[in-house]
Amino acid sequence: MSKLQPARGTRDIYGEEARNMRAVVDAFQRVASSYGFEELATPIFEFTEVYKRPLGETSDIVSKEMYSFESSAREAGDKEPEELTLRPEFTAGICRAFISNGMQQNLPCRFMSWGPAFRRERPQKGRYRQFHQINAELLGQDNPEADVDIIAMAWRLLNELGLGDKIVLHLNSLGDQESRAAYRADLVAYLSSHKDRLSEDSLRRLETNPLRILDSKDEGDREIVAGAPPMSASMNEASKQFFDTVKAGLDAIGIPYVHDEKLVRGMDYYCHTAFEFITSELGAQGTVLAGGRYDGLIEQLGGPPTPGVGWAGGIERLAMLSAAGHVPARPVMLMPMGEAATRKAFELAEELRSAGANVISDRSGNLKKRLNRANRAGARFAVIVGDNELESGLAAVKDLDAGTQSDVAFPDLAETVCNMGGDAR
RNA sequence: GCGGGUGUAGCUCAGUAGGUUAGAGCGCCAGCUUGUGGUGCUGGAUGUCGCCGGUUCGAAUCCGGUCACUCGCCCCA
Repeated sequence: MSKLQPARGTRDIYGEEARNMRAVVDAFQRVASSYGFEELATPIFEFTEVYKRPLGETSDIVSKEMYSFESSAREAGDKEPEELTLRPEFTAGICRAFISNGMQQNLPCRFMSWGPAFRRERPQKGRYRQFHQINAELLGQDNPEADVDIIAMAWRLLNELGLGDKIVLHLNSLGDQESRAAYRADLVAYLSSHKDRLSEDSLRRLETNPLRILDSKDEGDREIVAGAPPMSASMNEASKQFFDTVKAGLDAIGIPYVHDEKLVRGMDYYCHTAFEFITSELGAQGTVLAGGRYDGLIEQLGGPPTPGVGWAGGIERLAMLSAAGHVPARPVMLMPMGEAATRKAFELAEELRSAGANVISDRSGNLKKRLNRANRAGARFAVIVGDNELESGLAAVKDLDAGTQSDVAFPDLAETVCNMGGDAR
């Protein structure tokens, strides 16, 4: 085994996995377009501040998972080195782009993005240090109907990927800032009174992210949590109404969900609606797509107060579940024998491609080898052009499935092959 | 970051109580077939047994460390 390995938590993506991931992105672009979303591609790294502020200094992501570095000032010709970070998620960068480009002139904005993100976590199946996400954000809509839209879009995508019966939508409301703060205080008060029985992890979370304790896996924690005040109890009227409207909208479309009072979001900037599409087929990495509302984020980044809802989906996880990749159309293998034929073959190959066929030119080895390679490449036809064919003006077209062979005049080649199913699977 | 499992050929995996040249299937290469493939037959190549160190006359095998993957926790998509 070679000593050359990719860095921990990274890997090379090719073959079936690459096709499956491509299928996820393709479906996403199609579905998101049908909801009026347009592409926004932000840089893969940003000033560290862009992530540090919204995610919160104490969050796990900022405190230990970000790939941050200082640019070399001298080499780049900058006066000062820059503090930069590989994006650990999409939302913050998109909000930054929204502010940078003065997009508040043009609300609402619907953005779709996709690509790699980086977090220095311990790798597991479906959890990598360089992973890939699809991401959708709807900015400038503070109404609950927008939440319904964005969840409906996710639901449509998941169904298009054939995952409708493999995933369950978990839904919750964190309430507005006031409700969320009130609940947090209630919860901390309750949990603090049981401090002696909380797990070590949860004692830490009590300081950093108390809401997280609600979905602790620890048995002892669960017993305590079972007696905790429910989130809905500290919710004000407006927040309740907001959530009711979201649920009514989902009901109207017929999207099934479970109200999961223990569902919270890791990032500080979430409010109101929080949701996760969860599968039981990926072990601890069961969350396949998740998101929620983040009304305070853009303002926090220094932009005009602008509400937002969005979600991110894990491309690897979705690809593992759906395995919907399509294999490309079977190619035509073009086999020129000899120098003169090789020159002629350039022309023929381009004609075939213009007619819509996938063409691979195989110029080396004897015919036997080439036919062998054609089989392995999954080719439907072999087109053999040698001195005999040049002289007669007829190419030898071999149907590799049927084992039959016929002669076709050069000018008719493209049409004939396509009619015979040259691009059929 | 914490705990468990795994690591032998390109792939999937055997490997007897530590003992000579480490195996199988698939795949790969060649020949049977000098311009005709898939099937068949015949032959062939391939590994620093993840890496480093230790014990031993002798280590794929035992011990320690390390790296990677994997399962759970943490975290999250």
